[in-house]
Amino acid sequence: MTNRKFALLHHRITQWYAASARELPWRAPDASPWSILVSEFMLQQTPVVRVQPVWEQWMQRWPEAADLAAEPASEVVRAWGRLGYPRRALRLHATAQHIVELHGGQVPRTEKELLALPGVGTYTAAAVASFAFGIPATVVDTNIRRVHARLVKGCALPEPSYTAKEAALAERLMPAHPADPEELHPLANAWNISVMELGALICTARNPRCGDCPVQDLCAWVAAGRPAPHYVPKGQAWAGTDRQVRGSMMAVLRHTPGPVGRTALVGGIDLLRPLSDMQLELGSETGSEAHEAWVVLYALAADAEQRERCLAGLIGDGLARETTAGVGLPA
DNA sequence: CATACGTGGGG
DNA sequence: TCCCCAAGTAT
Repeated sequence: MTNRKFALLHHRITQWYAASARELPWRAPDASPWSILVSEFMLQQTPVVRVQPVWEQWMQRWPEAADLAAEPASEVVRAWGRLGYPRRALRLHATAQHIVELHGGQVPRTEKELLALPGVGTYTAAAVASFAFGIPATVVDTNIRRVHARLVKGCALPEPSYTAKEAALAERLMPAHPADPEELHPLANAWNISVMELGALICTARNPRCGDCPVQDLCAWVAAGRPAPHYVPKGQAWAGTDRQVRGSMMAVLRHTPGPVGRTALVGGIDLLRPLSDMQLELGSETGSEAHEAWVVLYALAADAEQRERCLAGLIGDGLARETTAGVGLPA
């Protein structure tokens, strides 16, 4: 690709963003670096529509890193609710404490410092440097990888795993870097967020809206007749997996004020006992989230060994702890 | 490098 | 209904 074409891509896609981007609270001009970091944690593998309401409540309750750092982990896990991957809540909590202890409560600016935070990987470090501080880091997420694969390579999907070649391409596509990496570079930032948004709204994994794409005429994939993927993405198993069991256990713990009897959690309660008795004992109303959590857990009770393993895993991950009174959320 | 790790809306 | 998969990270 020529420099001229690069410039055209930069212009078209950032212009499209200016006209078509979603208005999201963490994109507001006055959004704090901390609030942006929180949004990035929540958005790791969780869709925007589910993150937004939780983020709103979260930022109202804990506006600064120090506010979250002072909170017990149990409260953080409860507030995380059903965003999924609750270990992220623990990592965000740990990151808040790290920021308070090592950075005086302020989110660090450099990718290196950001990378040292628990739960911050290459994507999040670059995203925060770029979106929160205007530093021209090269941001690469799943949306950006897909746009690059189609626009430049002419493939329906990026490689199954992130390759060095993709990283090199992402670097090459960035608007020219200034000599000083600390120097702000508005076009580089705009490029990062614009390509990401294009992938989220137009160049989607399924049913891409090429008719609305600002660079359809420059797209290698479209030029090639939109060929099918050259591999089949492996699906994510769910029914009967440890993840499902862990998820249902966490749901029970989140909706229980105090510790839960270990025997009940792992499957000691007689499965044949009528559900109504169980409700009485657990004090949960039919239709409540707590009730639903138990019902799901009981539906999975056939394999007590698996549940034992999952509980051990949750404890090992710090998501649960066992006391003499039973199993509960971390202190 | 492949795998484990939650959850629920949309096609 | 069933299956796909979404702003990834850690091991």
